[in-house]
Amino acid sequence: MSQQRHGNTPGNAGAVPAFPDLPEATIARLPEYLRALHNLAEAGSDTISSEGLAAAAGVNSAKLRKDLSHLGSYGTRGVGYDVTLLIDQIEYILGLDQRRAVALVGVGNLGHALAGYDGFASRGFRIVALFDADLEQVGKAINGLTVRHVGELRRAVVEDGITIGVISTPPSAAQGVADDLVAAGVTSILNFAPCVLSVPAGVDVRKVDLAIELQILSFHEHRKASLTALPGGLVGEGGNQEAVGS
Amino acid sequence: MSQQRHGNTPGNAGAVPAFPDLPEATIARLPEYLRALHNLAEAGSDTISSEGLAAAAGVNSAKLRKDLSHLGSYGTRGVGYDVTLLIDQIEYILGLDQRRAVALVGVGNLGHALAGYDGFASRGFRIVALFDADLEQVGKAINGLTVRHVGELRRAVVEDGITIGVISTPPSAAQGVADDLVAAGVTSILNFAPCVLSVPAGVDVRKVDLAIELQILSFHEHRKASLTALPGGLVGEGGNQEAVGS
DNA sequence: CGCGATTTGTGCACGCCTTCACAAGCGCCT
DNA sequence: AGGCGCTTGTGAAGGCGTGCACAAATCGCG
Ligand SMILES: NC(=O)c1ccc[n+]([C@@H]2O[C@H](COP(=O)([O-])OP(=O)(O)OC[C@H]3O[C@@H](n4cnc5c(N)ncnc54)[C@H](O)[C@@H]3O)[C@@H](O)[C@H]2O)c1
Ligand SMILES: NC(=O)c1ccc[n+]([C@@H]2O[C@H](COP(=O)([O-])OP(=O)(O)OC[C@H]3O[C@@H](n4cnc5c(N)ncnc54)[C@H](O)[C@@H]3O)[C@@H](O)[C@H]2O)c1
Repeated sequence: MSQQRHGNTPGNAGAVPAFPDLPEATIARLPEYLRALHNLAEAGSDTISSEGLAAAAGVNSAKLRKDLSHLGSYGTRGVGYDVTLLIDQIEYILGLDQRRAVALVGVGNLGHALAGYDGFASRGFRIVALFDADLEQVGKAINGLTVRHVGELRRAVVEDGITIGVISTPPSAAQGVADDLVAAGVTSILNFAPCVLSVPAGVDVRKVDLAIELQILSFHEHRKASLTALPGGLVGEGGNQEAVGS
Repeated sequence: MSQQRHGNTPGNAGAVPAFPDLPEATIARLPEYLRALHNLAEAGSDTISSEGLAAAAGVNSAKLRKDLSHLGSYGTRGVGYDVTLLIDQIEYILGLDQRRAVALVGVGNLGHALAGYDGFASRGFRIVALFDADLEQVGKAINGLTVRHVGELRRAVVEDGITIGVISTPPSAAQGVADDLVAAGVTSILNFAPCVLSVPAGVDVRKVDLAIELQILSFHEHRKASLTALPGGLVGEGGNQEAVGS
């Protein structure tokens, strides 16, 4: 790397350092590294080699080193990476030190599960508001939060500094909700409804479609079945272990 | 393509036709095309152009044509693709005409939502068995299915011809459940627990980690925030609309 | 202080994926 | 029947991502 920028810990607030533009594939893996690092820290490890961390995150070690090298030089040759330092670095890059406020729209079957999930809090997020269009749901309390009517969305987004919206409404309502979220100022959306959302430039959308995941698995089942029917029998060509993202 | 294999509709059972080995990226998009096609069929369209289908699926039209060309020549120049024919083709390739049996392990917060979701049925899957280790949950009925004890997993997998397993247990239990599923004969696993699973070759694993999705969005929020702080203001560089998978 | 063991950071080559651009093919209209 | 407009299917180019292999750097030890 060209510039040596060592003692630059995240605690060093103030001027934003030249923001590195990481490859999208790298970004998608950083959260995985982060999770593995937290496990290691909890297990008492102070340092970890790229080989060890790669194994814990389920990736190739060369890939991991290249990914980490993009954020700067935070490893020590002959030793490995300082676990806590790396955690801080990755959390800083991902913007998790800000504990982003999230709004969830559509408190049905799935939304209920998401709202009641405490795993988000430990990974940098606070679900601060729940919304639904069904007056039957409005007023109910889930995990300490009261479900509000979608009409209040705009005000809540501004007041609570919400930047991320999660959509777990039926697909027919998703585009409308997305429009409302964007109009209110949300610039990132996680969509669980199986449909394509159209949003203005500058707004990021990620989609999670569970049926698609199953369908991809189904394809591989189909492929495997047609292979075993052919000569050669079951060869076993390496279990895929792919993240869902990227 | 070299061989002209036209009237070969999926209904044509029997000998398995030379199985095309599609690029992984294409496979991940086929489900999206399929969903869009079903919407079009419901809306009464008989044919659809690559441009139209691409818009409905949220992808580039050239990419869509190349993807579809991998399954054979099912379009008509000057006209477009026959919607029903294409649906049948994609469903056949994905192996959805078999309505695969799925087992769900871990009927907690999230598992409950998944078990109660009727959207899987319409997309080629049947959740045929629910399992939990908690005796408190065992015996309860969800959506017509009774929760069974994980000890019965092996027998159920064999009896019901289950090939896909969904894990929605806490991460600490996930590897054990995966081992049980594999031992029982399951060859595809969809994992919701935030952890890396180790499985033998020949078994496919896909992971869905919602916190990772949020963290990726958080990164982009962080990036956008640091950009607006710089000269140039908010430029708006195209909303990302990326599938989660692949 | 020097040496060997260890591990990072990266140059490089390869393959996959995306996108453009266009020829070939098809149907419709005259 | 012929021409015209539309759409598919694909060749080619460029970009991105991956993984090998190794030089550079650091630590521990004698
Ligand atoms: N439940 C699952 O396991 C599951 C799995 C995969 C995908 N999904 C998808 O997630 C979404 C939610 O699924 P679900 O099972 O929770 O459905 P659901 O019907 O149980 O819940 C939908 C909720 O959204 C609310 N809603 C409807 N229109 C709204 C609007 N305009 N504004 C705000 N709220 C509105 C409804 O009142 C309801 O409470 C669906 O798109 C579904 O396809 C769910
Ligand atoms: N709830 C969410 O919205 C959400 C979101 C993201 C990720 N997740 C992940 O999904 C998984 C499930 O989350 P949850 O909120 O439903 O948790 P939960 O604790 O509500 O449910 C877990 C269930 O698994 C069962 N279980 C535990 N060990 C088992 C075993 N060995 N065999 C079979 N069943 C066993 C438990 O009895 C319980 O019913 C977790 O790994 C969680 O991190 C959940």
